[in-house]
This record gives sequence, C-alpha cells and structure tokens, in this order.
Amino acid sequence: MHTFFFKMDLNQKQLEILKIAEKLFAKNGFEGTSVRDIALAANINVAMINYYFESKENLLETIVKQGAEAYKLIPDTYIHEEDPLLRLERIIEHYISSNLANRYVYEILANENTIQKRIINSQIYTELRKHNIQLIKEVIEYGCEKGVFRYYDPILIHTTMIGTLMNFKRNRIIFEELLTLPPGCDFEEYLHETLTTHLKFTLKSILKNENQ
Amino acid sequence: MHTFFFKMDLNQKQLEILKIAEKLFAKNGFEGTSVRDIALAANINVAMINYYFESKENLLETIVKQGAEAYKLIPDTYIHEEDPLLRLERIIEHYISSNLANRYVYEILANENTIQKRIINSQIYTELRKHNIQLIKEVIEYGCEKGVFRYYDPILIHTTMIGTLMNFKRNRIIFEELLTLPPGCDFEEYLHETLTTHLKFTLKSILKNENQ
DNA sequence: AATGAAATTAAACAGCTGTTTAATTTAAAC
DNA sequence: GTTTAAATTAAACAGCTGTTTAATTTCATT
Repeated sequence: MHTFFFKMDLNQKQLEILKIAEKLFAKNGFEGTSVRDIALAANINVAMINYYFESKENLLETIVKQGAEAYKLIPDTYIHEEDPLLRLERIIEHYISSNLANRYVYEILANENTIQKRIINSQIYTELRKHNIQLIKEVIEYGCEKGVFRYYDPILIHTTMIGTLMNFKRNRIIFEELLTLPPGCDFEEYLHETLTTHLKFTLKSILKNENQ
Repeated sequence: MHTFFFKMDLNQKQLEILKIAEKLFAKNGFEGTSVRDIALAANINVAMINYYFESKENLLETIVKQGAEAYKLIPDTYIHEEDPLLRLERIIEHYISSNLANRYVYEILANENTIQKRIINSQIYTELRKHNIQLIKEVIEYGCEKGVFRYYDPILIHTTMIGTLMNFKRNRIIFEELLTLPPGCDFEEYLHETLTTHLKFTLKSILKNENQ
C-alpha cells in the first residue's frame, strides 16, 4: 500500500471513492465533508477510505494532482494551427472542455489555493498556472511575430480567461433566472457555447492588432 | 440580545470579533475555522462568541450581510459623469477599491455561494449580483444611446470583471515570482494599478463601438 | 455603599471528527 | 481442499466541535 502513490494504478472502487469525494469536497468544502459522508455516499465502510488512501488529506491530494493534470495545457492541442488566433481559440476550448469534463475539480483547486493550511495543494495549483501562463505567453509572442497580435501581458490574459470561466459557473442561477432560452436548447450546452463565444471575443478584442 | 440582528449597532468588541472571524473564515474556510480559533486570535473567551452572535453560523451571516453591502453598486458614484466610458471606469474603480478595503469578505462571499449547506448566504450573494448587473446594464444601454458603446450582455461583462478581479488576487504569488517591480514601488499599489488599467482596457475593448 | 444589568469566565455537555484495531469474510493461487 | 493475501466489517479510540450552564466579575446608576 506504500508504493500506491507513485504507481497510481487505481481499481474501480478507488476511482469511485475519488469521484464521490471530489463532488462532496467541491460542494461542501474539505472540512465541510466528513469521511463518513463520503463512505455513506459511496456505500462503503468508513475504514475503507483510510485503507485505500491512508488519510483524508491524502485523498484530497490525489484528487488535486489528477485535477491539475487535466487542466495542464499541452501544445499538441493547438500547435498544428498556423493562425495565432486559432491557436488562442484552441486554448480557450481546451480550458472550457476540461472544465466541463471535470466539473468539480477546478472548484477544489481554486479553494485549496486560498486555504493556507494545506500548502502542498497550493503549490500544485501555482505550478499548473505557471506552466499554462508560459505556454500562453509563447502563443502571444508567436502572434506578435506574425503581426496579428499586439503584445499583452500573458498573466493578465490568463487571469481574465480563468477568472471569467470560474465566475461564469457561479452565475448559473442568475442565467437561469434572467435568461429566456431558445426553444429546444439544452441549458448546459447553451452555457458552454455562450462562454466559448464570449471568451474568444474578449481575448481577441484585447489582443487584436489595430494596425493590421 | 434578540433585537440585535435588526438594529445592527455593534460595540467595539463585537466589531473586533467580526474582523478576526472574517480573516480566519477567508483563510481557512468556515468549517476550517473553530470558534476556539477565533476566540484565541481575538483574545477572548469562547463563550463570548455565542453570547454576542448566538451561533457560529449567525456570526458568518453577519459578516456576509455586511460584506454584500460594501460591494453593492450605488449610482451616486458614477451618475455625475456624462461620458459612458467614464461611468464604466467609476464602476470598475468602485469594485477594486471595495475589494481592497474589504480584502477577505469577497473571498467568503464567493466560497459561500458554492457551498450548498448554507443557502441563506448564497441568496444574499445572488441578490447582490443581480442588483449590480442591473446597474451595469443601464450604463451599457446609456452608452448605446450615446452611440459610444455597442450592446453587449451585461451578465458577461459583469462576469469578466468580477472573475478577473477575484482571480487576480489568486495570482499574487505568481506576480511576486515573475515580476520585476519598478524601483521604489509598493507591491500592493502596483497590483492595484495594474488591475485597474487592465480591466478598463478589457471592458473598453469589448464595448467600444467600432463604427464611431 | 447598594443595586442590577452587562460582561466574562471555567467547566461541562453531547455529538461528531479522522483514524486504528482486531476479527471476519472474500476470492484467487496452488 | 488448503493456503494466503486482499477486502471488508463493527467497534473503539482520543481529540475536537459548537453550545450551554452557572458562577463570578465589572461597572455605571442610584
């Protein structure tokens, strides 16, 4: 059981525990979720959590590490595009679809960043951001070389992208209340499309070189 | 002690408890902060918290209510401006300075929104956002009438503004690491200025009517 | 100095916390 | 069928949780 955290080959049961814990941690916070809550939701004995993950904190760390991996930008997803604008769009799409596929993880990542009690997770989150910001910087510089972009601070671009994305999910209730959906349209799908369009428009507005 | 929550006239000691609780709730979360933590930091007896605020949850609710009030947009701050662009800038400045003056509150507000266990606070946060979005909408429409703005969804504008603001604070560590500060410049001040400039530029880029 | 309300205290309360134990069951390997 | 390791269980552990109690102190008003 000690080599587990290096090997990371998880069986069905472990994956299910992770999935349920992820949801509960996101909804009620780490301290707001007891191991008995998780055990009840996963229909297992409480001791199984410590048996598989050694501690509640280690369970969280496993979730955070996996989550950070999902959000990590990889050049493969956009490097084939010639047009810098399209590269930027691929990056935006990567973030949004990652966030959709891992609904709860980023909520946990963001919360763990502010919580000073568990610095390990905060470090993982910081490393993730530094990595992604670096790649965004390269795309911006690429766009500048091509004369399509004006230069703009990649940290600020990244901040606006992630910030908008995160806050968008929190506005769900307001959207539901103020929005009159086009008939026969799935709500989740609509949110996804609206956010994608908005982010592409916003980043283009910031980066587009007016002298072109 | 029962009329307290309607009158809201708090003495020195109560204000200090609120201030310390606010900081701890923001840093470690509501469940991550025990009443004994608060009592220790405030150098008071544990029982005083229940004596003054009836319950831990009520203490949080008081903080949330006061915090929401601080972020509430009031037209007085921008209505005197003729230029729609300047009205928008006043709104941005209001948000940033409110956030600076109440460093921890918005962190709590944002967290409380996601936590499903305490719907009351979530409702307060939703009401606040609906109110502010409505005012932003009016400013956008005002700008459209004057021919300065193109129309753009106020919810999206609001989302990008708040999202960028919140996420900016979380990038502090990265700024500290990657930034070479101009000599003789206070860090906090630099952040404040950078964020203000960035937000004004971003929102203007989105809203500016190209046909002007 | 006496009165009485407000403030403060230490101690106790029941209930929940994460974790460990030791016993039992399951299931695959020989 | 026996052996052996992995999985699962109920129970107990010590420590912490928010809250209440009942006694004491503080302090301004009479």
